Amino acid sequence: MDSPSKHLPADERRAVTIEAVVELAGSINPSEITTAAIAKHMNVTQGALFRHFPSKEAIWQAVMAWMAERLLSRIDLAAQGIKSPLEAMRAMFMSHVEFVIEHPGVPRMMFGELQRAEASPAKRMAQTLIQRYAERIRARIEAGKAGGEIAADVDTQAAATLFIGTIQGLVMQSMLSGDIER
Amino acid sequence: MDSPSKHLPADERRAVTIEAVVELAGSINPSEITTAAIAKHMNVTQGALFRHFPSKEAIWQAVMAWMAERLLSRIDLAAQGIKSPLEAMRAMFMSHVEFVIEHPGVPRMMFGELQRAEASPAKRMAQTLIQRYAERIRARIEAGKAGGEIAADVDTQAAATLFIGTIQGLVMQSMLSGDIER
DNA sequence: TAAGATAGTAACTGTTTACTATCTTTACTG
DNA sequence: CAGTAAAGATAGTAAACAGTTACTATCTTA
Repeated sequence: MDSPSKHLPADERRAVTIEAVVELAGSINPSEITTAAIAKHMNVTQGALFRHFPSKEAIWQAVMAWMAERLLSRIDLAAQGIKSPLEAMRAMFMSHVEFVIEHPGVPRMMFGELQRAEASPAKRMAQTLIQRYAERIRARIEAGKAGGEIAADVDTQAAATLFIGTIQGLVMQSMLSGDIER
Repeated sequence: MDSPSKHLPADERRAVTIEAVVELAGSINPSEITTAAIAKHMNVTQGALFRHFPSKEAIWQAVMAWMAERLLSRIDLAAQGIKSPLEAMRAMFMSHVEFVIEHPGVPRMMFGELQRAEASPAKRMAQTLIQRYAERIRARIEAGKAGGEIAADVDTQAAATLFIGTIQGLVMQSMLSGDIER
């Protein structure tokens, strides 16, 4: 089934580490994930992690990068080839929801990271992700206005913020119970 | 100006402690607030806190109770005497926003607490607060349907979830920048 | 105004945390 | 197939944490 080998090449070990964190974040508070817990979850001793990452902060940074890359490419793919801006936004919304269902740890990591006071590298990556997301939404809204699908007097910036805010809020709501509501 | 007396009656000291936590939560990640930080912020030694609370968890529980009481009474007051359900909901929304602006630490405590995995008393209080909030919203929506102000085919539960989710999302968004957007 | 009760201090405890130093095992290469 | 470099195990460290303890200062009231 799984490779019986205990020794992994460095890049694979890093990938496994990232996945372990994302998985753990699905069931426990990200700020309570310790390096010991990560190591245990991937059947390795705690000290071994520091062969591949210089610090815990570096692990979190790698996780945020993984999340940003996967989420953005996922919504880009979903919207690809859909002419109607409104339909495209709907597709982006749905693929976002799918992604979150697959990886419940992702929004939890995001929320947790964005709450941090200090401007850590990981937090900056989370903010960048949201900005890039907002850009994509704004572009669709503008396209919708140009094509007459969206009223021209809509404040693009505010509407994009509302779009993202609503997703975040609904995701947060769904995290507090079951999650069939849509 | 302030009382020079260092000795406060127990109930006042508890109140001061709660305020200290809410204030601290406005500028640092709630999960990083230590008992030492709380004590320092209120000019008392760390050990003194445990004269008034049996544990840190008890402090958080008291803070959540304070928040729930203040927020619910605030929105009840705002909606009082407004006949139109839609107008009442708008008033509730605005007073909620006002409350959050006054106490930025409140939503951060809520988000932080709701992310916890364990079913701590404080988390349960946060969930109860949201439930009681949702009840109030649902009642207004039903009233709106009865009065013809809201379409009868609207799913009350889903709409209430959307209302709260949107507020939460927008609050979260505003926490990540300035906050003039409305 | 003295006695008891209440509130606060300072120093300490055991545990947990991220991170490190040293030794051992595995897997690749000439 | 021997030698070696990468990967992991073991066993630490210092700092930070919640909570405790022995003592002291301040209020209250009879």
